Amino acid sequence: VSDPASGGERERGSEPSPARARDLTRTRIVEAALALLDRNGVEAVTMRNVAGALDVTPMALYNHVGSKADLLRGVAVRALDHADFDAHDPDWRTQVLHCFRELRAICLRHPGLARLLEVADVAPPAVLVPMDTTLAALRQAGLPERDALRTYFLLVSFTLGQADYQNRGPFRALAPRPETTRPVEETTPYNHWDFDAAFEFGLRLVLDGVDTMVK
Amino acid sequence: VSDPASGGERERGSEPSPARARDLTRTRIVEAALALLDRNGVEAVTMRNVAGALDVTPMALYNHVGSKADLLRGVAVRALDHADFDAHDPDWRTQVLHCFRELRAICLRHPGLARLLEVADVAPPAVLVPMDTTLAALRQAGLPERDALRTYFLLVSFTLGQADYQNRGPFRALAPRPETTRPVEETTPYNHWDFDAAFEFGLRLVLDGVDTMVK
DNA sequence: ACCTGAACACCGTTCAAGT
DNA sequence: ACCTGAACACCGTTCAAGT
Repeated sequence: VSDPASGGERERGSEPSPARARDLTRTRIVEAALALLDRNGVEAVTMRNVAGALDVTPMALYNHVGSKADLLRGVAVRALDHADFDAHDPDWRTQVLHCFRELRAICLRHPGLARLLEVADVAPPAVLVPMDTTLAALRQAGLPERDALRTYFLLVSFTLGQADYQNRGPFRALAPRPETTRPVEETTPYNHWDFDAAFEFGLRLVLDGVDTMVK
Repeated sequence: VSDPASGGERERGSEPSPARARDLTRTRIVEAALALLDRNGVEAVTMRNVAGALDVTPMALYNHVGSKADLLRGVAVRALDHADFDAHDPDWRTQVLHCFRELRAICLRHPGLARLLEVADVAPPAVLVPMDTTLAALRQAGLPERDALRTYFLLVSFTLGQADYQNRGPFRALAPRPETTRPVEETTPYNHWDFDAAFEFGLRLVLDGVDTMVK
C-alpha cells in the first residue's frame, strides 16, 4: 500500500500489454512477506496483507505459492539461505559457538523469525541443514551420534527461545514475578537484562556440559 | 456438542426459572477450553468452540473472561496450579531435576500446553512462580543470582521446546534431513527417537555445566 | 446481572470468470 | 498462464436488546 516502488512501470518494450503483466513472482511474494514479518511481526503476514503490499488480489498469490504454510516456509528459507554456519575452524568449540551466534544474529535481524521457526510445521527440514557442521563438531568433541543430536536440539531450543523472548520485549512470561515474590533491591537483574550476556552464558554452560560428558 | 453431560438438568428446586440460569462460570469455561486444548490442540480452542461445548452463545463467555487472551491465561494457570515443583530435598541437583521433570510431565499430559506457554503473552508471570524453588536450588549450587536466572531460562526453553516437538509428532522441523544428507544406515536414531532419554540427557548436560561453572 | 442475535472487520481458500 | 471478484466458512469482538 505505502510502497512507492511497487506500482512502477507496466508493459515494457513493444508488447501490447499482454493481459496486464505484473511480473508477480514467488521471490517477490516471499520478500514482501519477509518485509511484513520484520516490520509488524508474524501475525501481520497475512495473505491479504502480502497481496496488498504487492498491489494485487489475495488470490493472485496462489498462482505462485500454493498455501500460506508454503509461503511461510519460503520466508524461513529466504531468511536463512545466506547464512554461513561454517566457521572453517578445526576447534569444535568455536565451530559450535559460531553456528549458534549466527543463528541468533539472523533471528534478531528478522524479528518474528524465531517465532516462525518454533511454529515448526512451517520450518522445512532444509532450513537448518547447514547446522550439520554443528553435528560434525559435536562428534569431533567426542559425543556419540545420538548425543550429538540431543545436544543440537538443546542448543536450537535455547537459541530460538531466547531470541523469541528478546524480540517480544522484556519477558512477559516465564519470569518469576520479581515485584511480588522478592524484595525490591534484588530485582535489578530484571530491569537491565543483558540478553547478549545471557546467551553467551548459556552457550558456555552447554559446552562445559559437553566437556564434562565426554571426559 | 458431543458432550452428553452438558445439556443436563435446567431449573432446580422451586425457582420459576429465573431467566434461564445456566450457572456458567469462569471455572467451567476454563475447563472446557482446557479439554479442547487437550483433545484438539491449541488452534481448536476458539471462543466459538468453547461456547459451543458449553451450549452457549460466544458472547456469553465475555461475562466471565474479558478476552481470549485472558481465557488462555486462565487455561495455563489451571493446567499448572496443581503442580508440585518442590521436591523437599536438600540436594540442589535432585531439586532441579524434579522441577523440570514435573513441568515436562504436565506438558505431556496436556498436549498443546507447551505451545501455549511458548506463545508467551499468554502465560502470566504467576504460572511459573513455583519454579522459585529451582532458583533457590541453583543459588545453593553456588551460582550468583543472575546466572541462576540465566540457567533457569535455559532449562525452561529446553523443556518447553522438547515437549512441544514431542507433542506434534516426530520433529517435522529442525531435524537435519537424514534421508538425503546422510547414508541410510546412520538414520536409526531418527526412526526410534527416545524423547525421555533425550530429555534426561539434556538435563544432565546442563547440570554438569553448572557444576563446571561453579567449580 | 447475565445471555442472545445481529453485525463488523477480519481470516484462508474455492470456484467461476475474465484476459 | 495468470489475475479478478464474489463467495464460503471461519475468526474475535462490539453493541443494542432482551430477561
